[in-house]
Amino acid sequence: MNIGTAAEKSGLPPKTIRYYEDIGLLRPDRAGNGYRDYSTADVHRLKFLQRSRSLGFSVEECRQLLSLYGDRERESAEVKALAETKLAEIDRKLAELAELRAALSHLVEACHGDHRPDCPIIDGLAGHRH
Amino acid sequence: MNIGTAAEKSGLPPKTIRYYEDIGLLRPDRAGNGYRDYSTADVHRLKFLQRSRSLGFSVEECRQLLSLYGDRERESAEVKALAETKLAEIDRKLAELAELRAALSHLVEACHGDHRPDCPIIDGLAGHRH
DNA sequence: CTAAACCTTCCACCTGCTGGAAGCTCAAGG
DNA sequence: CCTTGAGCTTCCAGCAGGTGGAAGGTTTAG
Repeated sequence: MNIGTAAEKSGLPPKTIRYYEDIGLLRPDRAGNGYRDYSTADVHRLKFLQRSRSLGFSVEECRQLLSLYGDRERESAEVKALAETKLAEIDRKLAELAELRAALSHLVEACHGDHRPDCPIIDGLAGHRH
Repeated sequence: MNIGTAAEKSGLPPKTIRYYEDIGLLRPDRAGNGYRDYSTADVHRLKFLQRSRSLGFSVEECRQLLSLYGDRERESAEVKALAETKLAEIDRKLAELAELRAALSHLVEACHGDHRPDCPIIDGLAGHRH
């Protein structure tokens, strides 16, 4: 499929997809006319990249995560250790996101109407326990 | 307090803190000697920035989120709508992060040992329902 | 056959930091 | 009091991760 279709399916703009190819995150085929030709596996990689980037993982971290699949040569233990490290990071992010949500939700409930006095809910956003 | 202390407490490097000041995200006092002087409220803002940036919110989004507090002039309804929009984004991120976690966890459990054949677990990472 | 909508490469620009130089300030030890 | 080192200041350059636009080839629909 062409880059436009891959963009739609992955949620990434074509520009970004070409950029990811430049920095070696994927290597789509080329059609006879010179157009890039994306497989469904390519689209999976792209969609994965879209998600993990939007969740705050760096490109290098994404490269590592992708390598969990592509690289058959790697030691299994090494792969597993990497995956577990990333799992811990994900758990930390989940907890932080949940706190952020709670604080914001509290704001929505408590600070309705016109009375928004000095209630320093920013403390909550900054991650304090109440 | 000085920038170094604020850096420790917020988890952001001094460089980044100065940068955030440059782009108008905070406005710490200055001590007599010209040093920046951070209040605990400043540190809360910084810590909030650290968290929300690391979770994939853009600087402009963070600016909006911070404005939920600082701007007393704003219409309460507008504030609430903004907060609710951000809540929905957070919920989406939470769901995506949970899926990412499940997929990676599955990888750790299932693809141990030496047999990592063509199992396209990448489908899971790419966000497919199983 | 022409126009719109694709695609290609290349280059410049933007965001969000980050490192380093040059210089001032402050706290501790001799 | 003086030095020494850590910490602060500003400024400027560079890197990461895209993003916009020009110039031109291709494909599809009328």
